[in-house]
Amino acid sequence: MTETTTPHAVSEKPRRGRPRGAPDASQARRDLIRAGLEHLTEKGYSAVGVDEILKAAKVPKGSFYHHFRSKADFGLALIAAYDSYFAGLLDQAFLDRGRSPLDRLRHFTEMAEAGMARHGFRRGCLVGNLGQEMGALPDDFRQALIGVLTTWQTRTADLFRDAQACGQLSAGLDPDALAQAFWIGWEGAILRAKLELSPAPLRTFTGLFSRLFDGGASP
Amino acid sequence: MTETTTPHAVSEKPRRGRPRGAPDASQARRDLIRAGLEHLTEKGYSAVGVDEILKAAKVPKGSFYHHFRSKADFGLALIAAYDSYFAGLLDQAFLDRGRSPLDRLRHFTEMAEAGMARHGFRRGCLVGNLGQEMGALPDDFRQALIGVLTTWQTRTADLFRDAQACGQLSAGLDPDALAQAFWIGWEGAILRAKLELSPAPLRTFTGLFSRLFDGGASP
DNA sequence: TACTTATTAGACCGTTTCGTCTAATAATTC
DNA sequence: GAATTATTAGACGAAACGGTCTAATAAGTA
Repeated sequence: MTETTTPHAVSEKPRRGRPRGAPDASQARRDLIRAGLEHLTEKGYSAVGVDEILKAAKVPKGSFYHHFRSKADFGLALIAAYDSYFAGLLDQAFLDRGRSPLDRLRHFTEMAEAGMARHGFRRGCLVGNLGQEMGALPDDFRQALIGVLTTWQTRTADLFRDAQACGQLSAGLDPDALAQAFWIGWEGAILRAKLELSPAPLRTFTGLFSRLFDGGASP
Repeated sequence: MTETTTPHAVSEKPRRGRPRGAPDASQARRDLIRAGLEHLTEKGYSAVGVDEILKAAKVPKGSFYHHFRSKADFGLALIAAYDSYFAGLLDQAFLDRGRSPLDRLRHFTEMAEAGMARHGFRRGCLVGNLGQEMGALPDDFRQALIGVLTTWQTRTADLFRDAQACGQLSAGLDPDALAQAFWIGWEGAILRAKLELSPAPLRTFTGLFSRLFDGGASP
């Protein structure tokens, strides 16, 4: 209580000693996240050990447990990082004013396929991977993963609404249901592409999904 | 070479000592497979230890490594067991002569949903689970998993062909592509149902998938 | 400079991992 | 019964697991 009177406890001003850097300014932390994403998108959470990530990131264990409370905490950080990385991807595709709404979606799937091809179709979607492992994961993961998927779906539903406004998509289809179905199927396609090490499943799915637009029913 | 002249080496007749029982007659082996399926459909391969399965099956370690060469060998046996279990399910739904082809498919998805509901949507599809973990699995798993999926797809494509013969499905749709898309999406739906602990994703997917039939385009 | 805190560094710990090993028991044939 | 092989039983081992610990170093403030 002999402090410099900071009653609201919101921000202690007179800090002493070395100031802590912004979380994302730490090179070690960034290296860990990057290595973590690479490994987890390929092999999942349970199959990847902390030491394996340390070695890949060339960061000692002390740093890891300085920046993250536990492996689980690290996993949640990876989800957050993946989420914001993906937000950029979606921006790039969905905000492209030079394309029609449905063409933007197709552009997204093409970018995603190119991304998978870049790694020989060995890396999948972090969200899909962790979702499948959910039975072995700490409970906080569930809401985190659902939240990310919900974000993606919301943006996609908006895109479908734009398509309807353009007259590009039948007004009889429910944009929200369509968006949910898209992400359900798309995650399935990624899983399958990873299994077969081939882009074929991605194409099969998008090919058939787009028939919903063309032949669209009325009610 | 002083044997009882068995030149073709196909079946050594004069065996001595205790005869080895049929592989599937062993109670221990069956218990291991059952416990293994329960655990792996819920948590995956990497997250489940051999000891955990031994404890659940109440079988000692000696028996495990008598019946299976390794954990990986056990995993392949699980895939085979799951495959034949699933063959029965498909027979039940797809050979039902009291229903129209497309109604048989709907019946299958309903049975599958009921099956998931029975375990609180905590258990998924073994093939989907292992497919996602493929990056961390021995190489033999890949062909085994692809093979199982191919079997399912072939049967489903046949069902779609029946539907076309009945005039229930537009002849403009490719049964093989449709079958592949179905299993891609269905696996995605199971993954999502497991994540959300809810049947909703299964319904969303089947609901939208069946619109391909109704509104179906020509070529 | 002296002090204080952030961050790095990796040795170390207890537990769990998959798999091996020896011994006991069971089910046959001779 | 004797011999032979299948199967059960679980103690044990080496390596990997997530996580803790102490010490060293870096980066600031007073």
